[in-house]
Amino acid sequence: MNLSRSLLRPSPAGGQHGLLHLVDSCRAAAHLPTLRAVHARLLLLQHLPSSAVARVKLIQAYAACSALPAARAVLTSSPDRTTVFFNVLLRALTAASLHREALLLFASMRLQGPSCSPDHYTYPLALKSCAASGSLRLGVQIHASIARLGLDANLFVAHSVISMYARCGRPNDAYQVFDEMQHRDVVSWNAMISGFAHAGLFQRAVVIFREFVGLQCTQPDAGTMASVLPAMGNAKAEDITFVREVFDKMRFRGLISWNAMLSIYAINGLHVKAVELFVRMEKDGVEPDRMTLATVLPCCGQVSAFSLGKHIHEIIKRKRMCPNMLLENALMDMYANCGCLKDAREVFDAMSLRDVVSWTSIISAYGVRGHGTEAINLFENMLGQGLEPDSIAFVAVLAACSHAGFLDVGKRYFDCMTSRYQITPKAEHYTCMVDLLGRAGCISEAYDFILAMPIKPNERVWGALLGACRIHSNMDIGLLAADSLFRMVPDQTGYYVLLSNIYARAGRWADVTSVRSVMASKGIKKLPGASNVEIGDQVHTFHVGDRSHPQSEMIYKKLEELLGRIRGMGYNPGVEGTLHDVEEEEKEGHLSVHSEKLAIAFVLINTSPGTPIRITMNLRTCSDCHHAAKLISAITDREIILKDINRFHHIVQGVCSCGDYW
DNA sequence: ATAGGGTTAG
Repeated sequence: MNLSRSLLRPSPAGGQHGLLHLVDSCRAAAHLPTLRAVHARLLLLQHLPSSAVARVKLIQAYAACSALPAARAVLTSSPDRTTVFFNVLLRALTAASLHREALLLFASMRLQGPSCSPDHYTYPLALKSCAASGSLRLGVQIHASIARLGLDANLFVAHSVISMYARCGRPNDAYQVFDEMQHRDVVSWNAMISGFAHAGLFQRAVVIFREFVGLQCTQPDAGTMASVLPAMGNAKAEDITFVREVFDKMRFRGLISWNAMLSIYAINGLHVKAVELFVRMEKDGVEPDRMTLATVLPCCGQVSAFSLGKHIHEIIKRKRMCPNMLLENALMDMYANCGCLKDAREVFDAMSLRDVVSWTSIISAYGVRGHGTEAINLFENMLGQGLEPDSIAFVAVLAACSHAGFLDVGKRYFDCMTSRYQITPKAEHYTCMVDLLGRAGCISEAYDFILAMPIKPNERVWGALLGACRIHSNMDIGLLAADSLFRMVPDQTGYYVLLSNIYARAGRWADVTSVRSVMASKGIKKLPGASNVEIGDQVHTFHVGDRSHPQSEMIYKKLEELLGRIRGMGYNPGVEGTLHDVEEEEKEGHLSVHSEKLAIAFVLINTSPGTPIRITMNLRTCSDCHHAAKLISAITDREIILKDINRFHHIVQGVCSCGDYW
């Protein structure tokens, strides 16, 4: 390394000035061996006793090399140490999140005499450690010292007091400090916004954010955007729009502001907005960093934006950002959700380090396709690596069991989650178990399971039971489930449709009609089924009986041809259909133009032989379309990857990964 | 030679 080479050179680099410069270079490069050599040289040349600056620089450089004991040793061996020495070491400790040690060091300053009294640099650091370790009592004491010394007029100090109170669970005390400030700058407001956000007072954070923007005395900055972000989970549409307006009006829009805005869209499920914003960011020539891409990739997966996802993968390769677990995990998630299990697996296999998130991601990718055995193998493999599965890892493996119908294995995992890993099951785990039991036909057991739950069953838990009742035509328990659901979510279309399907199968047409009229009186409409496919980077959407596409005529002709061919292979439209999503009124005519079928015909026309057909839809696919898709995959020799509302159907040569169990 | 607010997954 050239640092070492310049060390061997005599003067001028060997002189004190050159050596100090070298110390800074070691700090920047975090190169400990060279730093030790320079340190030795400084000692040899007797430069250190005379130069406090040199010793402060050494402390910083050792800290940058993560050699904190060495940094501390320099401080201890300096008889003429001053407050600055402590401040620099405190800074190193807080940066390394060693908050207890930082507070011990802070406490030791009192014993050092007046030259080492804490000052306006010291307090923010000490308070940061209080905030991080939740040391409210010490924080209050420090606040008292600050007030006694009159240091609360210093903005840096005041901001750290605000932050300390907010993060120690005292947002009102934080606000009082903020309120009593004589002068405020943008950081004062940011500290208060972030304070409310971290105390969980999201609405107050947004209100004070709006107040700040309304004052128009100071421009919001990247810190403002980042501060309001944690308050924006589950945000109101108008608040998101407001933040976007602020973002658009910012004079300097740095990377952090872009990332915060992207994140706000992402955490609110506005995946399309996030994707659009990212496209604009690229147009504006703003260079994305790891975080930008790790935020946008899951959005690509959610909306199956495969070409953008691949494009982002190219950016990652070009910028040589991997290996990086954050990005690799996000890439896997994107590929898996875009219907490319193979690419997801390639990313997983190429990783040099994997954490629980990586494993969970790949387990879930196999699980939602019905590849239960591989999902379980991966889960066991993860355990074999000594990784502790967490709550979400169990959701993935339980969901895998439920998609594959592995009743006993699923029960075993559910038991071991609590007994062996002491993880308290959440609603998601119960949903998996109800789904697993119910679809396996154990409807009463599933119902008893719900009744015995220690937490209040949510909508999804009852929804899983209702779905199982539809499959197994259990009207009694189905009604109980529907009753709970209608009280919880009176406006959710899907559950009315499920109930009416149950009645239809039992031939109770009067009840079907009454469910319909309830829906009509409440103004609830059936969500129209839609299928999306991507050709190039263009997304095409199809609805039932859609004739709006320019290629409509060709699509219908193709579909007719396909249906004619598969009819000879046992495809009998409408027979199975009524068993699942389709209502009795939907005759063969309707079924044959379901959006999935139109999408399949469209892709067949527009792509070369062998290209996989990837479809994303907003409902569960019906068994008629499922049957048709399997046969079409066989006669056209195409893979069909159908992503429906809760799983993937990966169809190869007439066989679906779901094993027709869904 | 030193300090404040801030974004990262399944």
